[in-house]
Amino acid sequence: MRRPYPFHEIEPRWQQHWAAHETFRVANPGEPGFDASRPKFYVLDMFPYPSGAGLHVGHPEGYTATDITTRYKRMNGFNVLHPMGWDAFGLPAEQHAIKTGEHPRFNTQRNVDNFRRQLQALGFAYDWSREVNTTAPDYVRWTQWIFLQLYHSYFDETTKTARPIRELEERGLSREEIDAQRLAFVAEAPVNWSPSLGTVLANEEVDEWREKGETVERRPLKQWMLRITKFAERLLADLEPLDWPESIKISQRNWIGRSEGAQVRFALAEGEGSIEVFTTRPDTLFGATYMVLAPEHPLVERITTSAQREAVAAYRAACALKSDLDRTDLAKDKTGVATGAFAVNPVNGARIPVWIADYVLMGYGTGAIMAVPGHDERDLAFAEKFELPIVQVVQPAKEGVEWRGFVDDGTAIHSGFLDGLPTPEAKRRIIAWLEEKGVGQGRVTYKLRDWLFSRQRYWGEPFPIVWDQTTGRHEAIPESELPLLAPELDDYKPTGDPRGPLVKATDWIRYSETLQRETNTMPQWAGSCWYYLRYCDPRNEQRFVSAEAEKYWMGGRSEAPVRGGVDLYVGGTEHAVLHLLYARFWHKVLFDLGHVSTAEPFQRLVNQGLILGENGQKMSKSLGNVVNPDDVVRDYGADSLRLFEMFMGPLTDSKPWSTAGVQGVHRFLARVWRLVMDEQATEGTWEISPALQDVAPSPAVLKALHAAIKKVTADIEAMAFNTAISALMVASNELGRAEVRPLSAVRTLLVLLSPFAPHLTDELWDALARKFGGPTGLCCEQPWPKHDESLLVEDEVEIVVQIAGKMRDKLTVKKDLPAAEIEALVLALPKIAEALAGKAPKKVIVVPGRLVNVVP
RNA sequence: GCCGAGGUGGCGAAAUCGGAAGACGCGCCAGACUUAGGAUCUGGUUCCGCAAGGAGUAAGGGUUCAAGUCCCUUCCUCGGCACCA
Repeated sequence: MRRPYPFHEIEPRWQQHWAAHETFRVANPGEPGFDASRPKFYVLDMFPYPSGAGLHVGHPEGYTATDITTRYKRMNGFNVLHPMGWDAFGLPAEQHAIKTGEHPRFNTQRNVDNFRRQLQALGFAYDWSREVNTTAPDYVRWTQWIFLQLYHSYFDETTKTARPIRELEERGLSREEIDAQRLAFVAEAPVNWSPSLGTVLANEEVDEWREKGETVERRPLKQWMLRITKFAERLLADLEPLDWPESIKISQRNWIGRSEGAQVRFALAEGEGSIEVFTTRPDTLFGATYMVLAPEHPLVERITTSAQREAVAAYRAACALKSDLDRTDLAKDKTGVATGAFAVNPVNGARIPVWIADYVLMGYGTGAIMAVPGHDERDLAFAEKFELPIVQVVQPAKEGVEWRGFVDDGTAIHSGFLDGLPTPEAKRRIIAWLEEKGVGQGRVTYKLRDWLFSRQRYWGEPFPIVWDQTTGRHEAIPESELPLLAPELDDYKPTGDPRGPLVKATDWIRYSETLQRETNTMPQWAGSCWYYLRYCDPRNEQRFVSAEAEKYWMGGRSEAPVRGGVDLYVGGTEHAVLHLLYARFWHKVLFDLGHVSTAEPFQRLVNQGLILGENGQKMSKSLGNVVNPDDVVRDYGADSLRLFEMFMGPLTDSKPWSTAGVQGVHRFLARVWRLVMDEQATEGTWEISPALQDVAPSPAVLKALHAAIKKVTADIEAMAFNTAISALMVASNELGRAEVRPLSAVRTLLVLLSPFAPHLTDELWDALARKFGGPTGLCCEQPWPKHDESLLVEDEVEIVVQIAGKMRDKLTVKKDLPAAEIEALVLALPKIAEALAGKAPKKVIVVPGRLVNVVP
């Protein structure tokens, strides 16, 4: 097969060379070869889940962008940490194990090997000696160790930091009091239990199995939770200074969902007790005409009257069967049942009915609301359906606006002492009143919930926890027993026990006479919460990362007002919230406990866009528009794939694949090849072109070259790789036009192209060195060139001449010609004289070096 | 519904500060070389028009000497969230 250039030979050769010479290995402080004089730069990719399907062309997009940045920074004299690894726990491997009976680690290993092969075929400058795998025992060990840090910590409300549990013990708190404060704690929480499958499902699996006809219900189980809610305020505040896309910051803010309002206590009309509600609109308290409890609210049992008992029980049972999705999706139509109980509105003594309805969520606020149907859309819909009273307590500012369902700020009305107050003022007044009367207080609530950290799965990190069968208490196992690995099983099929597949391993569970192991495992998020730290010191057997390595790679740099951490983190928007929030949470705990040196893990975040199929639709097997990188590498080479993915458009945009586009950049690379090489009579035999000579470049070539240096440098800094490539094309076209191609200019072009097309440029660099001698080392190890601004200045500039804003003529003048002289020259032009017809112009705008606009 | 991103040639896209719209690439057209070309090279290519010229950055309006860029209104596409009191 005839190829425009022999990429199929040179690419594997250079990949082997880089691997054999450990070209991209970077030393830690204290290790041989470490150069302390260089600044550090940490470039991180979101590591992949190694699926059986292999790499997708979407993966190399972000990876190529970080690779270019890595290589560019290296050439600029940085110590660059650029690692890769595997987020290898996950459901597909477990499902494979269930089907085949083979331990998931084998399937995982095969997939990892395939992913590594595919990534290495793309020539990425990873330091493979730092590869991590979240399922490896020496990694699991430290994930479990971090869990124990959480388990042995509490949140100190005065310092707002994580502190060791030991402090509580020293203060003499009881075991119960301590357990109630641990950052890792146990609570009853509903899981998606499928009786027909005999297994627990992840939220994202529920729909899929329902469609296949399986049943899924909510069932409360003892679950491990992480107290992320305590960190809500810090997670919110520390987001501010990060160099992240604004859209991601907004997503995180929304997820945390801070809202200010008041907690109000409504006494029950009959009997003892009261109902606490949270509201952001305490100013509408006079308009509360009924109350609603979440169906799961603990008070329901107690307050329901005997007449309503049956209806309430039936409603609660129906709600229990619904998944979260059903409750939100289908519930446009409000449902609910009266409990028969009544409460008293503290502001006006009104006796109002208490209902239960699933539009009130147990997990938010207090799980109970005061309903103000006049000024809340949901309450209004409910009140209309069940014919509950609706009263106005807010007057819209604008005339003629319907007050029913008016939810914006206005003026209080029919609200006693609040009447006439604007909403914000009314809120302040009523909160002061509630506090004074002791029936409520101002309060901040977050949408963020504590992190449900247990999974009833096999292929995840087991909890380093045992349960005392006599006391029912949990205990941490000693750190010396880590890693705690899951036992081998005969088969991985569901057991029908909602505690998960590990219950089958009876020997493993039995820890001692009285102690039994926890059978839950950690979620996939656990490993990805701290992998960026392990990369800093991946083979350390004493610590999860040494203090020195952590401080060096994650520490702040002096030249910028940075907060430290990873300098550049690139990945998809699908991790906008969960991964990035969980990792930030763990990082803060580790920071509080003194294990890491910065409060935030990722200083700068960039999201690459989606690569769509050639038809503009999302790539998917069912649409048959999936592009396999292996095929592209086979047909056009890795350099072409890399270059095309960067040339398609801006990194952060979604853009469609185009085979013709790959051919375009492939042709460009072939032209660069032929700038240097000449094909001989025998097909595929190449020698240095006779047109390439060691001569001084012409001024035109020099200028084109330095323009390219300037543009490519600025564009890589800005991650505008598409326009950087365009500049390289312009420069190479210019060079190709010359009869004689000067060696020095060609070499500079190769250096500029090297981060984008490393195989081609290392090959040509090497060929030139063999023929002409010159600089030693690989092309990718050359210093990055600097442009000479003096070569770019023009002594003459073209000025655009406009009449009334429309381009009419052009004029070439000396660069520094004063505005008055330019104006005189322009007014003397025949076209201008004609347009003015002897009259003086109304206005003349002169923008020196650019244009003159004459307004007649 | 809410939030976010975006709408520029036949296509992917360029366009520091408001100052020549369409760089670069694909595709297409013509030519050269050639036994051949789906290789390579040269030239052309926003639209209408033979031309002079005119129009043109989703649509409409506004600010300005000058608007793809700033402001207002509307429409469309994509992504995320979705009873959070």
